[in-house]
Amino acid sequence: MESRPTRQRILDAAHELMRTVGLARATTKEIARAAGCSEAALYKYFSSKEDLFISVLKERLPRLFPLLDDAGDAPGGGAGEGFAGDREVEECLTDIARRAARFYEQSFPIAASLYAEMQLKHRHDEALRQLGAGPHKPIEGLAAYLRAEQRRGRIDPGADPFAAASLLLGACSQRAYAFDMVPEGNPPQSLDEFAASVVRTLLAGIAPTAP
Amino acid sequence: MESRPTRQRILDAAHELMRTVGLARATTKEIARAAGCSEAALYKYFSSKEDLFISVLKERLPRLFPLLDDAGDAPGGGAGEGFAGDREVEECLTDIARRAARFYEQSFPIAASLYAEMQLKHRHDEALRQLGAGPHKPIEGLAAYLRAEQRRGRIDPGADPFAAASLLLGACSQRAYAFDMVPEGNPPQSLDEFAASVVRTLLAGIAPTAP
DNA sequence: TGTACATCAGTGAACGCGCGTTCACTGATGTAC
DNA sequence: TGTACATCAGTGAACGCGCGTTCACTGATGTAC
Repeated sequence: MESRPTRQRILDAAHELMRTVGLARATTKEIARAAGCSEAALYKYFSSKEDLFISVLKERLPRLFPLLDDAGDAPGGGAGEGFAGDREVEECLTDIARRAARFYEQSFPIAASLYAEMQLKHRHDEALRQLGAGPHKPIEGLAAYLRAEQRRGRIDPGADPFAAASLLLGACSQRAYAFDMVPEGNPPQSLDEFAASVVRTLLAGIAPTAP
Repeated sequence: MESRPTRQRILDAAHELMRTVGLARATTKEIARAAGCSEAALYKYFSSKEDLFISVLKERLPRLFPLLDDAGDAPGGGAGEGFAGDREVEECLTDIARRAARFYEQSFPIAASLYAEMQLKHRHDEALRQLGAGPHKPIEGLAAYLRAEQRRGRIDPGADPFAAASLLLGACSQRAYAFDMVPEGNPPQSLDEFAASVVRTLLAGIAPTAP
């Protein structure tokens, strides 16, 4: 019945426990029990509990940055080439906002819990740095996309792409934690409504139109 | 030389250790050492380690919501009365952004680490709920302020105040963690530059002005 | 003023529990001849 | 086909360490008479 390889079951179990009870209470005993194996088996696949956690972060947490590539940012240096240029900017940004919100929803609780183990966080930060990844990358990637759209005349030439990217992705990440303590723990809007409204607001601005 | 009351020194020490080594590694032994007292003394002032942590959260973490009151939102029901109406909206929002960014800088690392101890987080969430506080409150408070400005004609009547508040405070909170893994761990802009640029961008929008 | 007692902040040393980790082992599967 | 051996995934039971917590205690300060 349990046909999934043991290593995968261990990673799944650890991931699940990190989300539900938290990093600090995810013990080797509980992980082994949830994975349906002995504690000793953990050490056949991972050199230590810290190594197991690092592997969960590497192999189970989603990446956001490549998703932005799909949406318009060219990989490797010259940003702005080869994107799906026929789509409206608003549509494209809404898509990015939806994906970003989903990404933060999934990764935020576990990424946040690293603040409880700064040593582990630093090890993870180092790993991300060597991958060229990190929480600032999506902001920079989105800013690059916006600059490309500026060149095409579809974004105001006077706009600040970095500030705009900070606003949009900031809103998406904050959504992941700002509403999980209200009863039922859900945001007041659906993800689609949220994405559409923040993008519309970012595009139009909120200053009065005619003075 | 150490004239501060023991209880305060314990809270300071716990707070400091939670920030530097993380919640999970802030042991009673280390806290006592940093506070300059015995471990047993901790239990004269706090019934358990968890009680100590809850007290740090209650008595050492800053609150953001009241700061928004200063900036224009009226306390107690009818939002929008009695604010410093002579200040420009942009100036006012920039002030809010600065304060919010500072607030998240200080509180984010510790608040985030609660995700590693979900039991502790739930206890803290419950306490916040009874205080009428919580991470969604600043968003709602800022939205109320923006609605008040809409009534005064200083914000576009078609704007979505909740979306705008999500964008601005989202950007401020994301700044607190998105840049702490780059070498030196500092954001690319000063806090003042950051606040000014996001507010300017939010007010003006990024869509092209003349088609 | 001296004496006997009460109060109180804080301590040193120990306790037991739960944790991550290791060790010698087992039983199933594959392979050589 | 049978036999002897190698490999390999996984285990049960134990280990020692560090943790949060408690206990009987101390020494200083205050108070009654």
